[in-house]
Amino acid sequence: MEWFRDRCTAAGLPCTHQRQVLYRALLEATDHPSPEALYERVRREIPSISLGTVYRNIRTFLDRGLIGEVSLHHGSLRLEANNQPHHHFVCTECRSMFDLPVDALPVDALDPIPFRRPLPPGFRVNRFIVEAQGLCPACALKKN
Amino acid sequence: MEWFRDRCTAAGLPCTHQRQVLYRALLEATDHPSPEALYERVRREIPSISLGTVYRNIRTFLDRGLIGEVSLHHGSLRLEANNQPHHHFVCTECRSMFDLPVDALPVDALDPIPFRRPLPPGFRVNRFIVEAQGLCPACALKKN
DNA sequence: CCAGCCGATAGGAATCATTCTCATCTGCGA
DNA sequence: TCGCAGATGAGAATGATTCCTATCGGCTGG
Repeated sequence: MEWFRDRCTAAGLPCTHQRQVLYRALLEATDHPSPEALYERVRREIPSISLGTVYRNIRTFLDRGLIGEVSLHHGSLRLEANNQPHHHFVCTECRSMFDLPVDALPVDALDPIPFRRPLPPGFRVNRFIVEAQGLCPACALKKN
Repeated sequence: MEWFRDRCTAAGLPCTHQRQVLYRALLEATDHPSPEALYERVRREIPSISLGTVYRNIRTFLDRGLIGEVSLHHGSLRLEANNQPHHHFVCTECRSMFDLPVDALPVDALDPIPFRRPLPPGFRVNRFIVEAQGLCPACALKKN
């Protein structure tokens, strides 16, 4: 947590009480919480905190790389009619998606990747998703 | 498309004009459109179609497996402070997420999977995401 | 240690995505 | 062709997220 204070000053960010509590809550969470869930937890410590502050700081933390976003495509449903097994390339900048030919990667989405160590009991795995993340040609150009 | 008419009757679904145009638009799309984007395209053919109908039928198609949803976690941002490389298990039922130990799979998120055939030029790949999808213990129990 | 500035906060309004409601209409089996 | 179950269109309602603004509070200079 001292490290957090340092990261804030290094980034020129005031290290407010709200930010400290929010970051600590994220460190302690193991369940990949949503902003709303985080808000509920932080409220136990700072009852007057506003949901807007939670969202604002989540964005700040994400922008500085202090925390990570688990999925790139929340925000809007994305669809496809292609039900052949294949993989996807996702642009982290503009969030556009492209199909990868099924044999581009040495991993078959339908032939499960063998686990090197067993999962905890009770889990049932149906399939594996492999996603290449990076920049699409248009966004790669913009960033030189 | 005849096949679509058959799938509808087989499923006891009236094969309406709206459904046919919507499904054709999805077949022709290569960019994983959002419902809104689909609405814009279908409107060129049926100007009076309502956005509600687009959403309603997307859900119907998804439920019958006629089309696929590209990501499981749209709808709400999900966060984590853990910036060590690791993989995720996602429950397709309740959408809860669990970390997989980094060495559970024989794929390293930071050591890119080698491509078996080159990507089209211009793409820049930064990392690979591997996600195991299935049922968490609680949901597996509910389904016997 | 204190004052003042600039960015942060609380609260609520606004926006965007999605679902719901309901009155009307239509595909399709009898 | 008739009739009904289910679909549609229009718009209200809900949920997630962002924006706005007046006030507040870290932090640097004195």
